[in-house]
Formats: sequence, structure tokens, C-alpha cells
Amino acid sequence: MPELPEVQTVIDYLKKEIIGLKIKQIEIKNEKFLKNTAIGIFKQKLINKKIVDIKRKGKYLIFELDNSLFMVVHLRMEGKFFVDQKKINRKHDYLIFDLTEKFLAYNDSRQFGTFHLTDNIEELKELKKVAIDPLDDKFDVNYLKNKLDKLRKEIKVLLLDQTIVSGIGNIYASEILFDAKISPFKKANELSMDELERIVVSSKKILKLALKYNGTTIHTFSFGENKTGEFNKLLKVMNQANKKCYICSTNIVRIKQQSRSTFYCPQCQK
DNA sequence: AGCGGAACCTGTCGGC
DNA sequence: TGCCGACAGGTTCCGC
Repeated sequence: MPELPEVQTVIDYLKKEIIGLKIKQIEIKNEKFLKNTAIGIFKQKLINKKIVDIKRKGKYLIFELDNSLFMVVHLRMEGKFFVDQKKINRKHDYLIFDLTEKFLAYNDSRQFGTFHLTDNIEELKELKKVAIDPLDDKFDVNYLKNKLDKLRKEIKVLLLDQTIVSGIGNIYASEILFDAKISPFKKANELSMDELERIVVSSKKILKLALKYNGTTIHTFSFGENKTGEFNKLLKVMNQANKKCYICSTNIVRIKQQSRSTFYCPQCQK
């Protein structure tokens, strides 16, 4: 499901709801989500800890507990958090955190999500792999040039690679390349400085705009009490196959790259 | 080392 | 209505 704007939207929502609350009890209906901690230790470490902050790194949510403990969560395709005033029994709720006055439920219909516990976020293998954030000032044309210089893969595929730049997924990769007027097939090492600069600028522009709209809901993304992202209205190519490009009226094309859909305008993107 | 494809799961939608 | 295949905002692993 979620990319940078959606994950940040979830975090902003959760911060309003659960910062400062203490974990009183945890009900775990399926242990498969716990990736580096046995169920007993997981509960033992978290119970009686207070949630003091929630941060994002790439598409990971990092819950900071007091006494320097971190719960690192990846939502993958369908992970969702619900904050309930009382305990309710929802299909696919697999972890339920009793926060005394509220309940935080982790819901995941496809069961792909992951939970890691660590007392040192610098050391967690999964987070180490996460590259710079596209909204970071250090994400600029020189950075991209360095990263892509020797890579012959198609640029669309590399925008999805979280070790190059983090937070971009399948929706925004297509949207960014359309905005930058660059073909998704272009080989990374063949991009000019001008083209790289356009990718940098478009990445920041599209992601910031999507953030403003609370992300994109095409199928199932939601946060809070079934609130949805509103960036759909502004999608220019994603899911627009056979519709006319708003700039040149050429039909938007859908193809596959590494078994994932890419949408683009063959006229505007060269 | 690097690539494509499968695997992890469930749900939904469109076509016949 | 029902069955079947394709597809879904992600990542990792496996075999060539």
C-alpha cells in the first residue's frame, strides 16, 4: 500500500492520537509479524513503556518508547493502524496494543507487514539499507549522479530501489517521471545532469503535493477512521491507461517493468 | 554480481 | 451465480 506520503499521513494521524500513552497490555493473534523478537520478549519489553514519539525512515514507521526502545514497523502492501476508543473485533486485526484509554490495532489483510524491536536504530539491518529521503536537502543532482553513474537499469526500476532513494513506490515513480518528462525506459547512467535535476525537482514537488492531500487512495489505503488520501484527483498517469494525456492528448500507456505496472505518456516522456 | 521471477497472503474485479 | 486469472501503494529470496 503505502509510500512516503501515505506513511507520513499515518504517522501524523497516530501522533495526534497516541503520543504520551503507556502500553498496558498487548494481544498478539499472529506471531509471524514479529521478525527479530520472540513473542514473550516482545511483550515484556514493550509493556509499561510510554510512546514518546513516532518518526519515519523511508517507508518504515519508528515508534520511540521511553528508555530508548524502538518499535520499527513496515506496512508493506496492506498494513493499517486503527485507534479505537474501545476494543473491537475487526477482521485481520493481528496485534492489539492496550493503551489504557485507547486501543491501537494493527490490521493487515495480506499479512506482509513487519515489526522489529531495537534499542539502537542505527544498528538495525533493515533501517541501514534505507537511503536518503527525497525531501532531504541532501537529495540533489550530485547525489543522484553518484548513485546512478554506473547503473544500467531502467530509471523507473531504480526509483523503486530503497537503497538509492527511499520512500518512492510504484505510484509516485510513474508520476515523478511524467512530471520530469523522462521515459521510464531510460537507462540510469545515460541520464544527463539536466534530466537528473528534473528527477530531483519532480520528486520533491510530487511527494510534497501528495503529502498535502494525505496521500493517494486507489484501492485500499486509509488512515484513522476510514479517511482516504485525496491525491488520486491529481494523478496524471497512474491508472490512466488509454485515457488521454492532459498535456498532449496521446493515450497513456501501461506496461510492465520487473513485473510491476508502469504508466507513461509516450509523447511527453522521452 | 546481477537479473528475472517466485514467494509471501488475501481480496477484488472483470470476463466468460 | 460461479469459476479463473489478473492485479494490488512492497520487499526478499532463489536459481540461473
